[in-house]
Formats: sequence, structure tokens, C-alpha cells
Amino acid sequence: MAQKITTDEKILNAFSKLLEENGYTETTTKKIAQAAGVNESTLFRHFKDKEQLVKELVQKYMSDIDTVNAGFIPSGDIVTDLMRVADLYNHFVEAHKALFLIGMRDSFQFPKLKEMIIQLPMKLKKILVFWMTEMKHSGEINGLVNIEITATNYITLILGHALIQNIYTDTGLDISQVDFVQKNVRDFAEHLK
Amino acid sequence: MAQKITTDEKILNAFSKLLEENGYTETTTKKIAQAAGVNESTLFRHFKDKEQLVKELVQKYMSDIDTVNAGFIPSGDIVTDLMRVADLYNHFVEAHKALFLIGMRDSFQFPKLKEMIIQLPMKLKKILVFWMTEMKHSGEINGLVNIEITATNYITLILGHALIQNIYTDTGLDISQVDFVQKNVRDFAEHLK
Amino acid sequence: MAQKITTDEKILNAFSKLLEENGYTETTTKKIAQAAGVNESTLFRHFKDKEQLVKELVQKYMSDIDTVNAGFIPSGDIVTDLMRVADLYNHFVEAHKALFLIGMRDSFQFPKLKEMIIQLPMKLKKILVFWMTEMKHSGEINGLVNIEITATNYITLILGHALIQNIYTDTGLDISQVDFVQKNVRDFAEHLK
Amino acid sequence: MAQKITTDEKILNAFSKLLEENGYTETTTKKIAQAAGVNESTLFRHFKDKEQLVKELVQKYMSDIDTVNAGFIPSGDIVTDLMRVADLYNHFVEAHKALFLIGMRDSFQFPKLKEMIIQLPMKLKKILVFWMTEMKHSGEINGLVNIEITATNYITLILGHALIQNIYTDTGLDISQVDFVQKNVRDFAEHLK
DNA sequence: GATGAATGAGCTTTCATTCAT
DNA sequence: CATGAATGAAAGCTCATTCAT
Repeated sequence: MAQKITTDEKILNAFSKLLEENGYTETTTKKIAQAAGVNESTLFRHFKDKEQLVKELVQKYMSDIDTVNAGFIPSGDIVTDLMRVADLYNHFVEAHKALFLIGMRDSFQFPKLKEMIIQLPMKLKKILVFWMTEMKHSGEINGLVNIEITATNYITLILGHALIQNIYTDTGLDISQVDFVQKNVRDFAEHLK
Repeated sequence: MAQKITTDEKILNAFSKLLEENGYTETTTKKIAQAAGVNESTLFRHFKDKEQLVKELVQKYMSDIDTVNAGFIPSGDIVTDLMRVADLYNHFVEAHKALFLIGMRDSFQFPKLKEMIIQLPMKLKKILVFWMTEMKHSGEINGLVNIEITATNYITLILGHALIQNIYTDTGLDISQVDFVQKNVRDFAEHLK
Repeated sequence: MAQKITTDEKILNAFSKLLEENGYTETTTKKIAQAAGVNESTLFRHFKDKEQLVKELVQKYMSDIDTVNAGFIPSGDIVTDLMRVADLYNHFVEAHKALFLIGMRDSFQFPKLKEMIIQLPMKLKKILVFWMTEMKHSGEINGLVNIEITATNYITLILGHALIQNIYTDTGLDISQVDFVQKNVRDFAEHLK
Repeated sequence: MAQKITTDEKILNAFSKLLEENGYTETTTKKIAQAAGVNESTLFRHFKDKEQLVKELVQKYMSDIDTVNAGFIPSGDIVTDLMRVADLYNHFVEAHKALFLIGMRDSFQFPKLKEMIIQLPMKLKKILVFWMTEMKHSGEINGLVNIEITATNYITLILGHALIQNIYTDTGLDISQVDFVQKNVRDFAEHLK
């Protein structure tokens, strides 16, 4: 039942990997072809040009983003739920790391890209605001909490963490996702009670 | 008393500006020379190679970083002091925007760079930890607060904000530094009381 | 009795059409295949390589050229007969336009081609010389006319016209074949009386 | 007083030469550079792109064309004057052979080019018409001659000759310019008396 | 007999850098 | 000290052609 890996996939995988490591411009078509184990010109038969490779990743990102809603089923417990959101974002970034990175690094070359990248945090913020409003009504969240600000804070926090995690690796400021969730997110959550 | 602007500075300024806008690889020596109003080869007389230009910016960054300590004079009021830290970081990033950006975008090309970039957050964290410990002793900060975690959270927060501010501009998630400090930082501070 | 059009013909037709419009080098095998509605590799199954396509056209040209003799049946009237020769050449060029054009444009790539292309004018010249000699004897053509020179002139004239007609279209110097024959050829003919 | 040959000229000369021999597309930038004895990239410092090289030749052609008027000083003798026109055109074509050829061969790639190429014949035609009108008045040219038609014929004739001369060399139909002028042009002229 | 996938050589162009003046 | 001219290497991309199915 060996799953066949198509040339398209081989190329996209190689591209994605190199993108993470070296950024868009440094990821030459020659290197992609080499990493994918195909001829350089094959690459252009499969994807009209280098930019098309990015667009392909974006498409996947955008279609995946629609599934995020379904991934968040509130438990009613603040700590658990906030952790869930953090993990949701983290997993998504992990799964689309290459795109997340060039969304930062090469956004000037792909002006539309940053708008796509930011859609996930914005969607999560909406989810948070909706959920926090409910939690406030049910008394789980302290009545004095400013939801809009808190939600923004939380998103900024996990975005900052993703940044540290993926760019500033091994710099002394990075904490594992598990630790981050166990400690910092939990700490954040406590304040809302 | 007209301050003469040297060729060195003209080049570095042009380089810095283009770096912000287009990233390292897209900033070609031709463009730098053009923007600086000098001949392309002049550039190489002043700076051994393109990388040297980065190193020059780093040197400035590193020497400036030493002055940060002096910039933080605690007032004793939590909110005020935390705001001060946020502004301190923000101003520093503003003043070294180009470097901050390539620290993210082109870190793979300059492995040592991210270690330098991260030094500021780490230094601020140290300052925070030291200051919070004092505040805890003096009762200004709640005895239950976990200083290490809270400090990390705070740094992550302002780093996340800097990211949004400088990369994801005009995406709907960015708030002005003033608003961020007035609302989100203040909110964060309140929880510590 | 629907005449089936073979793949060979589809390809040759597409090739011929593109050749007229874009010349040999710009007529890529991809475009030929596309225009013919077949797969690019099919093309190579039918014709060993791109040059073979030219050779195929040449063959047709060469076999058609043999029929030219039969196409000229002298009427005895100078004007009528000269017009007939001009039309003969014109029709032939029309029918083999693609080849005529690359005979000019890409002759360096096909050294033998120009020798083939020139065969038609040369054949017509022979016909002319033979016919004019007879006409001179019968008194239709002025005894002082130098046949060799006049024949050369005439051929050069209709070649020049074909050139203007097919290359320098819409440039202000081109006259329709009908006008050319009605006016210029007639004028030329008058001088021989 | 050795005339220095600039790199610009070296490149243009090489380009021009290769153009005559091989046409536009086959004349690769690599070959040009090689023939000019410079590095391929030098070529692009001197001329923005390959097309610019053509434009450069065109400019020369167009500025030279203005001098043609001055080159025709009527003697009053029909034969002499017509010969002069034929020579004028011939010399011009010789001096701009490369352009004349790609004007035919690659006209589809340079749509504006053929309009420029045709300007010389058209200018010569104007000169002819003007001159023939005068000659008709003075009685040198037969009153029955249709000037417009005759001029067109003559231009078509020398264009046809140029074509044969430059493309269909060594094919058996080509006559030397000297012979062409001495025999055919003279013959043509006689008819006008 | 026709196709889709793959290839290597070659194209035009831009890069960072060096050299002579 | 600054420049203009030159360079080799490498970029993205297209070409005619072959091979397995």
C-alpha cells in the first residue's frame, strides 16, 4: 500500500523545506530541483514559475484556515480553552512553517502574503472574543476584564512566542511550546478569573 | 555649524533604508550606490563587502545596547515602569529597524545576527526580573506573581507587538505604539497588583 | 466523401502557418504542436526533427515546380503573356508562402533552401527567354530588344514585387497583385513592342 | 593618430556582422560578446538589452537616410541619373546590410523596423517622381511615359536586385551591381527616351 | 500510434566584486 | 579618493528532443 509521491509533491516539499531554511531569494530553482531530485526544467513544467510555488503553498494555507473553527470546541474551563487556542495556532504554524516565515521575511516581494498570514491570528482573535464574551456572562471570566484588549494581548503573546520559537531558536529566550503553554499561558489565564 | 555627512554615512543610511524596505538579498549594491548617490565601486572602498555593511549596523546596535540600562530609572509605580520598558524597546527597535528586520528575515544568512538581536529582549528581561523582585519585596507587586514567567510573558508580548507593528502593518491587527502602551500594557500591569 | 485530414497534414499545416507569421526560430515545436492540436512528442514521431518539417515543405515545392511549364501556354499577345507569367509566379508564391519567406529569412540556416527557392525565378526566366526569342522572330517584339537583359529585368521586377508584397506589407509601397499586373507589367510590356 | 575603437563600437560591429550572417535570433549575446572580445555581461552594461542593439543600428540608418537627398545631383542625362539612383540605393544597402537583412528576416519581431527600412525606397521614389516630372517637361523623357508607374517599376526593380544580391547570392540569378547598372538599368532607361 | 513526463543545453539578464585611471 | 569599465558566476526560464507507458 505504498503511497506514491508525485513529482509535484516532491518539488513542493523541497521548496517548502528550503524556504524555511533559506528564505525565498536564496532558494534558487536549481537548489529546489536538486533537493527534489528532478531536473531543473521539470520544475517549470510543473509550476509555471517560481512564484507559482508560493501561490501553491498559499492555497493550501487558505483552505486549511477554514478548518480552524472546527478545531476549537470550548470545554468551559478557561485554562484548558486558552491552552487549546495556543496549541491550535502553534500546530498551524508548524504545518505551514515555510509560509509563516516568508510571510515575515519576504513580505515585500509578496505584498498580498502578509494579509493572508495575518488572517489566522485575526480569526483566532474573533474566536477568542466570542468565547470570552460567553465566559464573562457565565461568570467564568471576571466581569472587569476588557475583552477586546485581553484578546489582543493574548494573540500578541502567542504570535510573539511563535516568532521566538521559529526565528530566535537557541537564543536563550525560547521556551518549548509545552512549557510555554503549561506556564505562561496558564499564568495568563489565571488573571482572568 | 552644518554637520557634514560623510560618504560612509551616506552609504550606511541608504543601505539601512533599503534593508528595511526590501530585505538583504534584494538590496543590491547597485541600488545602495544609487540611493547613496555614489559610484558602486566607491561602496567597496569604504566597506570591504556587502556583509561588512551589516556588521557596521550591528556594531552600532551593540554599542547602543549598553546605554539601555541607564535608560530605565524606576519610578516605583508599576504601570509607569512597565510602560517605560515597552517604550524603551520600541524606541530601540525604531532606531535599529533595519537590523531588527533582517534579524528576522535574513537570520539564516547571518547566524550570529539573531543572537545579537535577541540580546536586547534578554537584557530587558533581566532588568525586569531585577525590578520585579524589588517591587515584590516592597509589596507593590502581588506576592503570588511568578516573576520569571511574568517577565517572559511581558517580553514576549512586546516582541509580538513589535513584530505586528513592523511586519504586519496595515493588516487590521496592528495598534499604534501609544494605544498599545495605554491599553494593553496598562492592562497587563494591573494584573500584577 | 469527407476528406480525412491526417496528423501529418495537421502538423505541416500548423507549421506552415506559424512559419509565415513568425519565422523559423520563433516557431517552436511547442507552438506547432499546440496549433496542430497534437502532443508535442507526436510531432517527433511523425517528423524526425524540426528541420524535417522544412524538408517536407521543400519536397512539395520541388514537385510543384515541375508543373509550372505546363501552366504557361503563350497566347501570342505580349501583354497577355507577360501578365500570365507574373500571375504564375504570384500564385506559386502564394501557395508556398511559408517556404518563400523562410527562403529569405532563414536562408543561412538552410543553405540549400535558397537554391531551391531561386529555381522558380530561374525557370521562369528560361521560359521567358524562349518565349521572347520566338516573339522576336515573329515580330511581336521589337528587334532591338536585348532578350537576356529584358528577361532578367522582368524577373527581378516580379521578384521585387513579391518581396514588397509579402514582407513590406502596409508600408505604403505595396500595390495589390492585380494593380501591379494591370499597371506596371502592362507598362513594361508596352516597351517591348 | 591611431583611431581608438570603443567597446560600444566593438560590440555593435560584432553584432552587425553576426546579424548579417545568422539573423537576429541565432545571434546570441554570448556569440556577440565572443566576437567583440568582451565579456558577455559587459554587453549589458553598454546596451540595456539585445533589442537596444537593433535600435542603435536603426538610429544610424535613420540619420544616414537624411543625407540621401544631397547625394542625388541630377546631370540631366537619363541614363546617368538612373544609374546614380541605383548606385545610391546599393551603397546605402551595403552600408546597412545587417539592418536591411533583418528588416526582411525578422520583421515580425520588429514591426516598426520594416517601416523604417522601406523609407529609403519610398524616399528614392519621391526623388524619382520629382526628377522625372522635370525631365518630362524638358523633353528628355517621352511625353507618354506614366511617371508614377515607371517610378514604382524602377524602385521595385532595384529592390528586387538588392534582394537577389544579398540573399540569393551565388544562385545563378545574381548579377554584380556593376553589371546590373550597366546593362539592366541602362536598358530600362532607354525605354524612357 | 499517441501521450505525458523528463531532460540537458542554452538563452537573456543581474549579481557582487576588481582593476586601471 | 572616487570613478567607469570590466568580469565570472549564477539567476530564472525556454528550447528541441527522448523515453516509458
